[in-house]
Amino acid sequence: MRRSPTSLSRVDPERETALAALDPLTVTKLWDNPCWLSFRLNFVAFRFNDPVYRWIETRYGLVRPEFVALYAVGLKEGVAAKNIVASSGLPKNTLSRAVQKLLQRRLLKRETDPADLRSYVLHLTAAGRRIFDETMPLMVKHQSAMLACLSDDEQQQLCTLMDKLVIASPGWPQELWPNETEQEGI
Amino acid sequence: MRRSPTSLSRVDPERETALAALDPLTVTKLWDNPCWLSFRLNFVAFRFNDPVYRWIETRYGLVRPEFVALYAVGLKEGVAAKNIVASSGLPKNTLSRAVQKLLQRRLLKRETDPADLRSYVLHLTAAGRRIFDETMPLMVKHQSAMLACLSDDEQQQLCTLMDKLVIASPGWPQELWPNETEQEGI
DNA sequence: AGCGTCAAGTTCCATCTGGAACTAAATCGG
DNA sequence: CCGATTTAGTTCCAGATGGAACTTGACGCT
Repeated sequence: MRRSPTSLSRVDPERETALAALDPLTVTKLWDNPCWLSFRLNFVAFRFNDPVYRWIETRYGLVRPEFVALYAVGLKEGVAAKNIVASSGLPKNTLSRAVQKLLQRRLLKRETDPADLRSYVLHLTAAGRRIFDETMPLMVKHQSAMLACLSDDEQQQLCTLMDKLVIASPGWPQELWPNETEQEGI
Repeated sequence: MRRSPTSLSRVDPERETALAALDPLTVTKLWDNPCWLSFRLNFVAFRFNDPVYRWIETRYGLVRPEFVALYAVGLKEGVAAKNIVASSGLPKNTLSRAVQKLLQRRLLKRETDPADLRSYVLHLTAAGRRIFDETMPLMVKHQSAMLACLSDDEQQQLCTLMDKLVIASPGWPQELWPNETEQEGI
């Protein structure tokens, strides 16, 4: 089995602690897995997402797609459901329901987009904004806690590397199998 | 709104292409979002996961938790369901069902663990191993395609940084809110 | 040993999810 | 302009999901 570029052979007290705290299979997935990248990304992302979604659920009774929608509108007022769909990967009917729920709960308001009568422009209500404003600092704090193991320089490096990946992402294959009808330029 | 450490102000042809290919809300989430880390992690991870799970589903009729289980056993023969639960974050009943399905389809076999009669030791059958062996190279190839935008040196950097995060992860808070104080409902 | 607690895996069932079909509006092509 | 196609959002419903309770075995404590 191929290993990831950082093997676990180095002896290091902090490593030992981490290895003891993690399930043996998790250790394998992290350090003895040819697909180390995706697992590490998913692992770290999960450690961020999971507390956030549990907080949102218990504190406000919002489920995941509802918070995705609320957060999206909080970041960028005036977006439409289609934007949230495109940026989240959630199916559009799930987002449709989430928006309905948020409208019912008066956390979101919407009006038809004069430029496209099929579409709606979404805005936070004061109550919705309050949730956003209350949650954001907690999320930022959590992010900082996660990044605290890296120096400022390393944090900058990580940001730059993730940036490069994201910039390159439109060129990545959409499918795993070499389909004959693979699309060329956009 | 605070921005991520890499802003999008730089003019760069490749950046322009990427920004044109991405939904405006996605651009906001990536570059004008205090929680840039989690969104970028999720974004890149999704671009890896999505093609993999669609391939697995259409090629073998395995749904996500089923493939998670198959992949886990493929990486480390002899694991138990509890390990897959701990390493995946999926609920244990979902994993239980996934294992049942894989047993029915003779992709997995299991025997009671002599050291703990409540537990089962899982192994791939030849058919299960065949799926694993067929899929792994495609996943590695996909990973390589995604990493191709980084130099060898940068890939090593990314690996090291993700490694540090993972090692530090046992020390991260499990909850977003630090205390038991019940706060007022919305 | 006996009892209470915990852990691995299963089952139950209310809820959530997401593919597909649908409505209405926009856009395209002549 | 008019039909054909695409797109934003909704609805339908079969099937997936996950919290909670349950079964059985392990473990700790006296």
